[in-house]
Amino acid sequence: MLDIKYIRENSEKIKEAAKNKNIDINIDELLALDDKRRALQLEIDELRAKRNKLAEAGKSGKPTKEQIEEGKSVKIKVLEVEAELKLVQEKYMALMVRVPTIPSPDTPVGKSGDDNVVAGEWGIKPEFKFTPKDHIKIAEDLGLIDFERGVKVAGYRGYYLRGYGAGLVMGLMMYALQKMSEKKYIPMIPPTLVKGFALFGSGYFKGTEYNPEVDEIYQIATSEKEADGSENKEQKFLVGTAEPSLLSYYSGEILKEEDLPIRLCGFSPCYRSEIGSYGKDTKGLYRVHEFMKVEQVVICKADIEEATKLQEEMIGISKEMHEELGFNYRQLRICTGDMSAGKYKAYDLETWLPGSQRWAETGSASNFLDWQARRLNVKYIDKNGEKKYVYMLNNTAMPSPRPFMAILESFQTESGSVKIPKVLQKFTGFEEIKK
RNA sequence: GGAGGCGUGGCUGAGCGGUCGAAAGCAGCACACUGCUAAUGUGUUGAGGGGGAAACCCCUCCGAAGGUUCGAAUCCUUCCGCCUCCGCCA
Repeated sequence: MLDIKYIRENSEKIKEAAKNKNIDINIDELLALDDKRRALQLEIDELRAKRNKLAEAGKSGKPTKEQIEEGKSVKIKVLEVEAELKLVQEKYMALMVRVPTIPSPDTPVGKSGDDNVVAGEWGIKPEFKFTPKDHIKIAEDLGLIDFERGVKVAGYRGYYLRGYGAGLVMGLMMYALQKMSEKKYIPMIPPTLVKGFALFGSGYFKGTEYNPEVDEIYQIATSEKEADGSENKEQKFLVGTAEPSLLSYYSGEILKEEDLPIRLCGFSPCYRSEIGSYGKDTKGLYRVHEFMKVEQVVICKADIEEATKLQEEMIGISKEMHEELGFNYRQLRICTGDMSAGKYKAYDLETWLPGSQRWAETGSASNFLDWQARRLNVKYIDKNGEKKYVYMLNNTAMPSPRPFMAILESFQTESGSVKIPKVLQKFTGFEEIKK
């Protein structure tokens, strides 16, 4: 969410940003609703002032009959205008939450993921004297994943990791956590079953409320419906990444500038309904409903230069891990059309899967400026005693499935075994996966 | 799961339906004073929004959302959280 004053003053730039981000939003309508909203609010304030004046009459003895009558009529008028404001407010908010952050000047303009710009390729291109197998075949041959029984028990996209497969995934997680600690990111195991505000605040609801048709989030029902059909209990949701839990950690709080930047990382299971991805990547481990991930998050002061540096720091750590794992990977500059509304600047890392013959997204570093902080209400007091919204950034440190796939496909041998990257061996406890 | 209690400003903690944005204490800040690292005195100190060039004015907020009332921190309902006891499980 952006500051309405900022939107008023920069409406043309925001219109352009919305166009470039493929967001269909009528900014003029928003501004008109804003005018309406403020006018109604002013009217209510004046009526309330009148009501308060009348109520004060009661302080010195009983109010007169006339005063009570006038109070009643003011009350009715207030209710009317409040009802009108509520309607305007709802329309206003529905638009407000969709107003995009203006992308950084160096973000490539493009329509879709196809227009992302490759910003470099690194690592070792795997070469084989045999035809490399894809991860599904390797996992099957070595007994690392059981998809059939996964589907039997968990349904579509279900899977079991077994034996070395389980060990390798946990090794990846431990490796990433230790790397994060070394880089001074505080490791956390955050809640994954959270209240709606955490997901709304970090931008995982596309509107003002959860919508199962478009939001890739699982909702958990915590109560039965009441006899009258009402639903009082708070609904909870399963997070798709530790990011919302980590960012919400400080929600509603005012931090001190000297404590910033705050570097956090979280290990968590991740749940994704993959609404809208039907029929996409249906085979294998590429797109699944649940996996594990280590995610990193930075909360810093409202300074674009510093935030940019921190984003580079985070993507740098990811690249370091890709190097250490021996992956052939590349970095993408995400274009406007492939960026969600709140993002200012984003990079992806993609790792080459030689068996599947495709690039797999194995990392994504995003800078949201204060777009999430406004929704989550996280501020700080700067050196002049002024309160400002913090900037928030996040980056994938290590997801479980895709690097796992990359290891199987990149380090397979002719005999059918898989060599474990050196840096992982102390976490897995084994150096090679053999039959 | 059952019974009861509680939720007030940075913290502790009063609060009778109107004199309560809220006593008092602590902490913080400012000034004054004192030769001893602090005491004392006085004043001051919450958040969000709107209007105004400004001085300043107005509105909202006492866990959250509704309701009753001319008027709610105070009464009612629901929810959330914390505490105590019983039960259940480990």
